[in-house]
Amino acid sequence: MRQNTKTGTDRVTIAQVAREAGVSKTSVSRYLGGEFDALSVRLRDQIGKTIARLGYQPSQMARGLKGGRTRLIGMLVADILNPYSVAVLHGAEAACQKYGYTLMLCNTGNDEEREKQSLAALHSYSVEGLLFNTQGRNVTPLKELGQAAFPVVLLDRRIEGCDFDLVGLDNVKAAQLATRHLLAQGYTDIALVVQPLYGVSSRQGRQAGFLQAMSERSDCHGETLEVHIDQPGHTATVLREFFERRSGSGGRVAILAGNGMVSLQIALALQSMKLGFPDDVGLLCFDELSWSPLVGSGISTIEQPTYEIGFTAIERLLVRINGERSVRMEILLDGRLISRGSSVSVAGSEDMALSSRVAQKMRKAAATAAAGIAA
Amino acid sequence: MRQNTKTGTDRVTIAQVAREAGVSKTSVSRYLGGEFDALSVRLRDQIGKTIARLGYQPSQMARGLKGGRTRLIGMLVADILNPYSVAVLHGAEAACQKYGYTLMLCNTGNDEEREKQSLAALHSYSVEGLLFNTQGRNVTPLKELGQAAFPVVLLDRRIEGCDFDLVGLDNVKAAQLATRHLLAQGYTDIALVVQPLYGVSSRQGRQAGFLQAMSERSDCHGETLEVHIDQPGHTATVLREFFERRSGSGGRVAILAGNGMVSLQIALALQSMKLGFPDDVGLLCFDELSWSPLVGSGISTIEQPTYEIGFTAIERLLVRINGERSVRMEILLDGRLISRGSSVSVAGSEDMALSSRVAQKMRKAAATAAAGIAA
DNA sequence: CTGTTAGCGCGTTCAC
DNA sequence: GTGAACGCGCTAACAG
Repeated sequence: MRQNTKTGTDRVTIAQVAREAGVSKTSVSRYLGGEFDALSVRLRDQIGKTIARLGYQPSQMARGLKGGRTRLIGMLVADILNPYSVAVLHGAEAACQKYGYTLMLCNTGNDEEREKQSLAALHSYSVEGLLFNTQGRNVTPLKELGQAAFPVVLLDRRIEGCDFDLVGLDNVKAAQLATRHLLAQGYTDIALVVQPLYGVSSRQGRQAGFLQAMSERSDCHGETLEVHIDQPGHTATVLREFFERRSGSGGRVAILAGNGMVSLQIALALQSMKLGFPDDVGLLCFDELSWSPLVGSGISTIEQPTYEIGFTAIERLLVRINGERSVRMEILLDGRLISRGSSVSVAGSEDMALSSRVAQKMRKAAATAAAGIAA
Repeated sequence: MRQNTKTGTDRVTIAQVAREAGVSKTSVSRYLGGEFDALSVRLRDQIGKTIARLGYQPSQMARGLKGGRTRLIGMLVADILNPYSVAVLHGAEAACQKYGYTLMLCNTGNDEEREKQSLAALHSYSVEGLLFNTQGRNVTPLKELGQAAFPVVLLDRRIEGCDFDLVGLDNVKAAQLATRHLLAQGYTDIALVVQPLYGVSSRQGRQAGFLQAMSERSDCHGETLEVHIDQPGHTATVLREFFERRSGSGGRVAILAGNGMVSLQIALALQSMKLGFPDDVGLLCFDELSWSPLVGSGISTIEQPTYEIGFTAIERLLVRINGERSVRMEILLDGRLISRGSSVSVAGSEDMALSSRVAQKMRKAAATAAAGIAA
């Protein structure tokens, strides 16, 4: 009994099938390739039976060695803990399964070095194409791929200097939709809270849409706030400063969260400041999350068609893999506004201008907290 | 210029390196294998330089073809949308990266057919081992793997009739911890809410721990509630019935959610019934989620060491891959109680027995909703 | 229609 | 130390 060195698993080979069926390897290979018109009915039948009996499965590795068709797709994810990434992954995996491809997954954790290593690893397995969602900095190895016309589809973020296809959200439009919703609800002082803009096109796109929508209303104030979500308390500090700054405006304050990760930090920060929405501050977040309906009276969101983004990205990648050489293409999908309690305007229940009331309440919460620490 | 058929990518081969360096393939191969003592210093240097210059990377496919060491690990996930799965995946991916393996990911979506197909796909790539987290029903193909002594590590759920290693939570102990916490907080009528128990060992383990802890207190009442979370409104219905049933007990009602998916449904159901925690009902959930601190006064949870579970599972798998043949092993990690507002006993602020107040409030909410629909 | 032959890129003897 | 030669499982080009 032949055995695989380590595992003890018998791997049935094409040669065994051929021998048992009394035919040549070529015929079996043809059978597998679906070239039935080049096989007599008798042979076809014989081969089919033998394959079934032996439980033979062709080795994709050997297959790929020759033709280069490994039916493997590599996916590089910036942060597997980001719900957006997972949701896109879900769609991508489904598409792979549909088209008979398998996904090799690498999480880079926003680390350049690991990104490089992962790229190398995927390359060493001869993946036919790459789905890429990662930090857009220092991407020399990627550019080489671009010059080699290697099939790559970018997710969510453009990369400067690379003409890869892209699938993602129409960020400008979505941000406009979001901003106009807040304005329509009577909010006048709006902060777009995002992670660092530098190098990340999707964030920049959202800012562009935000600024554009704000510019249509000269009576309102909008500003962009950058937060570092891995730095505990930073979001709260930034928000606090914003509220203080706007405390004299006499307007209604609202926050537009740039993505799901930021939403969480904002929700936590507001909670720690004892600020509620929409009573104290309006809130609208990019990315629909499972818990969006749960917090307070529900958080309004801009939902991204994440599953579709992943699915479409794979389909686009397959088109490239199959040799299409047309110019760079961007597929931008629309976001959908889900309106919940956090962004409805509170019908003037209070006379005091909201902005000042918020600042006051916030200071009180801070004082309480300080007292608590002192005690 | 040699080109890969489709992509135009030049794949540097070991032969090219040998030619350019003016040595034989064997020498290059030895260099890669680290057999430096069998190489003259001059050759070694020459080869190293050539490899760097050409950017050569050995093909794992060709490598695996011969020795069977593909450095590939397959992971089958029951539901990629389940945060637990993703968290475990995170740890597993990290371990793979650490040990120079790459993960092939398949999502089965709790579907038997897709599970079989995925298994076949992974097999066709000669993965060296399998990480398995999926429904425990109809697993004939898996059992075959077991008989072939193919390296497999189970995540979270045991599978009857298979003696694979398992890494997961110590469910019995964790459920005891959870239940005792609720009892200690003064809750007397506790419902463990889980997805269907049949065939899923982890759920059964949690129930066992729950029942055991409840049995220590004859004055308290515990029951297990099965819910179908993909069936909208089912959770709410089941909870409603439970509350009605206990309305006469005069005790304090609490819910123990069996996992993160159930937690979400419960939170939504309670919200729809206008019931708050801990005022109306105590709540403790398996699985720490990003939003656990956010809802109401915070949801108490039993946190699983998910990252560690994934990481450990890969390590255990590698041990198996490297030939260890010892008997089946279970690695059970401990859960951690994170106590928040949802499970603290409300110091007798109300005289009316909680259980009846809950039922009353719930009926009122239902009536309001009905009126709303009628209008 | 069918079998023979020659690689794909690499690891591994086995002689030199 | 070093290199030629073979085989892994499969596909493709070339005969018959």
